[in-house]
Amino acid sequence: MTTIKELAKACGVSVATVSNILNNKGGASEETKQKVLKAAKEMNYTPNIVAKNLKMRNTRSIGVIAEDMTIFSIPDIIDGITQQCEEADYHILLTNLRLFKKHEDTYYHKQDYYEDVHKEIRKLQSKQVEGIIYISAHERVIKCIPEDIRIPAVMAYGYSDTAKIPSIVVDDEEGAYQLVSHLAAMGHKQIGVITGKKDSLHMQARLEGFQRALFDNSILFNPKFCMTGDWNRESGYSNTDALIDQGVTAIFCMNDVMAGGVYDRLEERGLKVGEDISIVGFDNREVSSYYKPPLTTTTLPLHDIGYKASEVMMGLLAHEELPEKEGIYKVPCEFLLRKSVGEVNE
Amino acid sequence: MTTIKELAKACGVSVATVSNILNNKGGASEETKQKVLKAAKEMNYTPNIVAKNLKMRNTRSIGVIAEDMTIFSIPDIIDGITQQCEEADYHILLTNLRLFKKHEDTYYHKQDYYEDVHKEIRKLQSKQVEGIIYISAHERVIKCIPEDIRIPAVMAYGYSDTAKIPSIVVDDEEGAYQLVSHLAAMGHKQIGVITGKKDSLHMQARLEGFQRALFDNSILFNPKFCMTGDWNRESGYSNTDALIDQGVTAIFCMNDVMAGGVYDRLEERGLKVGEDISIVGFDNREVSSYYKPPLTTTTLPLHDIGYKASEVMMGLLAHEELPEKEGIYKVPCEFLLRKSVGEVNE
DNA sequence: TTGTATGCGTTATCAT
DNA sequence: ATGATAACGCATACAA
Repeated sequence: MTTIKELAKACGVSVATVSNILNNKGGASEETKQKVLKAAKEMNYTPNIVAKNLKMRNTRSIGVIAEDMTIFSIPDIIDGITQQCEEADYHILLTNLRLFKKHEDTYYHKQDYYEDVHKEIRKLQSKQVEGIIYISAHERVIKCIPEDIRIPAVMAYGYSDTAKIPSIVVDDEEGAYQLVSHLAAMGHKQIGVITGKKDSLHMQARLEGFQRALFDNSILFNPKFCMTGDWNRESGYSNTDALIDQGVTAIFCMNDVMAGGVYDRLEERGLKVGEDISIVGFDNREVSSYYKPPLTTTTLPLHDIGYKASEVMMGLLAHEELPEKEGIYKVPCEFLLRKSVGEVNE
Repeated sequence: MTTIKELAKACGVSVATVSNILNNKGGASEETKQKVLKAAKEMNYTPNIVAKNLKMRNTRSIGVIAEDMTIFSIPDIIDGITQQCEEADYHILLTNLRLFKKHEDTYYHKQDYYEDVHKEIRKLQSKQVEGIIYISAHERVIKCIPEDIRIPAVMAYGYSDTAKIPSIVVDDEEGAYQLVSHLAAMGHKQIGVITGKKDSLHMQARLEGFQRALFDNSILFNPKFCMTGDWNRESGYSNTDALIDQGVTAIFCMNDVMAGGVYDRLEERGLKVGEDISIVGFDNREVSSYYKPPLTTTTLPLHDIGYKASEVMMGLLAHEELPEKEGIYKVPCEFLLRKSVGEVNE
């Protein structure tokens, strides 16, 4: 590997001059400038960023800790981060905890892995990253980032539970509000809901949005129309009958997957989605556009969450005053009108 | 940030002694050892890996260049890489080219982006990565890695077209062979196929596997049973009639998505999958298990490709003699028996 | 306009 | 068992 010292010797100038020329500091004569630049090209000089980092005491890199790359929410968030980082000329050091592969579907109730996270954060700090973004696979409160961390940290798709570590989350409440408002606008008054798991923050916020939409449309909230699901297709299927038999004309499924289960049961009962019964989902999973008819749903703004997380990180690095005092940034969903909602027949 | 020098001063010893103790070099007395370790803990000492890297002239890091994080094949491959890297104690510097977002679905026919790739490779080399893994989104020949690169490079899910840069690819031929052999074993002799795009290497290898399975089962290859699709659901749908009307009893769809289109058309024609017509797919996309009946298919070994790519990289870094002289590593698919194939009625 | 010298935090050599 | 010192490649204050 060519170094500036070798370049200097080859050109018969000092390292300082080479360094100045390479960094466009000016002060060098056009003649030596050309000579050095030419030699740099010929000798295929590549700057050693590691040495530069040591000298400059910064790395322009941030550590990204992902709970599990293979969970569908993560890649889009990373994509958003990388886009913003490219714009800001920052690089990413990726840590994939592989939590799902290691602990199955149960890790997020426990805290066994907090110790692992601390270890990874220490490693990243050793590598002199300037900040850390933690990407959760399922939105929830996560306190795996030590409060006394000496560099900025941001929680993407989860709640840090402290304003010192900003949290970037989905605006589930507003997303649900839009979906259910649409049902109301189409004349539905008997609206059932199949929720996600009770302990989920997504579920709680979506339920609040559901209730606010009912209230704003002067529709009574009937607890009997509120079935508890578990996010899986089967729980959509198994909760359909109770709702239909109570006479609902529309069902708000808190995710697209459960909506698939509802479609299945409705088909068995000879009921047509979008005509006899209206359905809306949540998440805009790829499959939902293949449902027959395609499902009206709302996008999870995963990319935007990543982008925002990175933006907030850049603000932290610049010691900017952040706009959200509470440290919670809600990123809006995008409503997707498709074919699964019909006008209600009076 | 605490440094070795500060530790040394606090303990009244030299930096050399501190360094030796911190790295378990031995030679220090138990007394000073304890003193230093205690101080390190108290002062929250974190080693500066950047300085260490500069001194040691290595970084134990590799650069990973992904064509686009949001394409389904990429995250699993990265997952495999991170798993192997964790075992080998290497870290990952991630570069997301975002090719799909930037150029839509056409980039892989052009070479416009080769210049970008070269730039990213230079950046990564500046950061002193010890090797580079390039992850393609669709298997094809890609010559975006300069041949004169000074560090090891590996092509994951694509062909580098040179033995110097090992290529890790899916064993499409064998995967297709197993699928079609299964159809033959169930008594099918009139087997149609809906291919992917003609210029795709996946398509060509799968076709070879298809033909070998026919040959081994003494079934004539009828070119009229070979319909050209384009990987999209619609092309499965639109090619179904021609096949059915010619009397095939089974269809090999070269991906699960097109198989979905075949299901659609079959349902319209009142034909039952797994009874009237047997279908097999390819890729094991998540949706395929929700098809009714669930689709018999084969997994794309994406995770294994990443893992293998990283393993090969470690071999390169250790200057090992690699097993595959041609530099092409074929990773096996895993056959998935579900419900879409029935025995043929004579 | 150019060169000298110093230091970033670490490891390693060679004394003591 | 411990310490003084050089070196890794670079940027920079200051001198020339």
